[in-house]
Amino acid sequence: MSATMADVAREAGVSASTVSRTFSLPETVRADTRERVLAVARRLDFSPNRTASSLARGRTGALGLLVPDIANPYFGEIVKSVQRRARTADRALFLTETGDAHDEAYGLAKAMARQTDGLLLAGPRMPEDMLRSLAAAGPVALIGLHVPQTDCAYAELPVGMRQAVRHLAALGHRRIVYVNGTRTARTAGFRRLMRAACDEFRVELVEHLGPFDLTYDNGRAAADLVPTSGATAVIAHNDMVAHGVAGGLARQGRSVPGDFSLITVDDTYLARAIHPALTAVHVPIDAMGAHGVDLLLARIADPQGPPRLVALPTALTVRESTGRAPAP
Amino acid sequence: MSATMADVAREAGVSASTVSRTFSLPETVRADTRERVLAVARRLDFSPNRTASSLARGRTGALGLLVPDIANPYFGEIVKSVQRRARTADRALFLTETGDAHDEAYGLAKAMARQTDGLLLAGPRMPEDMLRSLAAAGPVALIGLHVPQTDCAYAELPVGMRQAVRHLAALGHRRIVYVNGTRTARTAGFRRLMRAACDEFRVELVEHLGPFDLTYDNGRAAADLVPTSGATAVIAHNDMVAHGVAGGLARQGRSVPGDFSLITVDDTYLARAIHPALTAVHVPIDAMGAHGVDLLLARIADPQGPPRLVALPTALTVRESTGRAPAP
DNA sequence: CTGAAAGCGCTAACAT
DNA sequence: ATGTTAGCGCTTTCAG
Repeated sequence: MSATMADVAREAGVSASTVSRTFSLPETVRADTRERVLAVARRLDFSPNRTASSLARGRTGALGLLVPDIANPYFGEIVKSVQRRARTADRALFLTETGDAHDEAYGLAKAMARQTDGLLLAGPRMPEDMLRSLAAAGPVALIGLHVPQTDCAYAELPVGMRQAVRHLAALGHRRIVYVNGTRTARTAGFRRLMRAACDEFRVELVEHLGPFDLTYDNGRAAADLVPTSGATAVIAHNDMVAHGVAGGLARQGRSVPGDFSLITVDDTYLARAIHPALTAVHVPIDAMGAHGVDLLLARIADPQGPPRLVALPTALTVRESTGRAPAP
Repeated sequence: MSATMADVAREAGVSASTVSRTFSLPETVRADTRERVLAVARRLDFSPNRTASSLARGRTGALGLLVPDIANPYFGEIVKSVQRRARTADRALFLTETGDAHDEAYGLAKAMARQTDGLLLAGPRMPEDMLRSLAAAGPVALIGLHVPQTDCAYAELPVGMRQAVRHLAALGHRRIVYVNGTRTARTAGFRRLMRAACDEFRVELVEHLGPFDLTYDNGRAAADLVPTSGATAVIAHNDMVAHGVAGGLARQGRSVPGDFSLITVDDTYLARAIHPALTAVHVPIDAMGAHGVDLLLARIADPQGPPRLVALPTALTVRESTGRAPAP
């Protein structure tokens, strides 16, 4: 089929080792022989067989990325940034969608670990012990999730959330609803955080809306509960839900931000792509993906090193969906 | 490190060949020895090394998927369906984002071809001769694009588009705008098609809006040109653009469908996730992805077989964004 | 049904 | 700076 190093070696009058070296350690071969080899390689349309190389080296050069749901814009943007970073590091990327089932996700991760040098888990909906077990078995980095003793790149929400509540308080809102998610590790800390922020700014927090799956439809459903809650502002756990809340309120003939203010968390393109554009707690998804890759590469290079956490800052981005609270 | 077939063979008192067979050709080994081997394998936590297997077999078991833009919901849904189908076929999936540069995309495809058994190109923005050259070099299937003499799974737009125009005509619209895209192979045929449909239903077609890049922002920009066009309805080339058009019209204080009717093409979740929900020419993205994988697998199995086209039907889905034309 | 032997194409000491 | 020599772990004739 395709030419091998042996072919090139013969044609160029050198040994296979030299051919190998001109591709992997170019500096170690004299310039003129290198040129000769490359010329022959070009003529024969040769390029090294990655599989053979992987076998001999004992590593594949590929990374694996697992996400719960590819079509979700949040994960879509993560996949995008991971893919980019992986490429600049000259690593190929395996992608797998895990869905929500823990055991299945675990199995998929295990399987993928066998054909990659390391695993990136984005927002895994998996118990911590499974995550730890995976991390113990091979290089693993987490994206968008904070698990102690594990390499992870995540968004530090407190600052952004506090800004969000302060923003609403400053606009005169005294009672706000938080539409929360379910099954995400973020939820617990996130709720505690919201309480603290609301206490600080003397805002009442209505929290019974949820937990929901983080879907558009659930956001719409949540919107139906908002008017009777006595609240004048809503904070939604992510953009899909916020989108749904906005849609639901619009359907009821409510105006945003006239009747209700709305703040979203994540800030994918969706937050800008609706009318009114959503005020958002911006999560640096891009940076999370890139740092995740870097953490993983570092872990691969040094399996024994201490675990590293990269906490990325969040901040409020004010757009059109927040305004003064309506007069009581 | 991890156990090898030789280890298992020794422990089980058989040869490495037998271990190999119990994993790849289980029927060819007697039930009791198979059980014995599997028991040892389980005990040693052994599973076959994919890389070694790939090298020996001469194929990797992996497929490669190239998309221009992962974060675009259209491609996100394609990635999702391809990934699913690949998994049921027990194939791992490499993912690469190509961006818009032809040459780079070509290079990435070439590189990926070396580490996979075949390539899936989704909506490639690449000249036909490059595509053909890739297809000549190894198994390739196209998704969402019709290129003669090549395996491809694509949506047959005529039926859906004709229904869209007829729908608008029936609602009394006499002049419609088509916001078209650029750099997609779909564009040329699509425009011809629109003309034909409009002629058939005696509707005037205003086509000077574009070509645009298919982004939300360009949709918003396009919306600014709509009111002066004299048209009462808009058909947008994809959901992102339609989304932008809707946002732009809303910002101008125009009502949809009160002042303008709007139809989108593709029908990703975005089409349902805005208010009003968009009437759409539904493109069966899921089926396209699945068929793409099937075509590729067939091609891999039989490199010499005749090229196959899979044309999936489209149809109009009426939602809330279309209504009677306003009185003149 | 099972085993022995010869690779798959490349890499990495070790020698020269 | 280059060549020699063993593999990496699995698959696959070919014998038995």
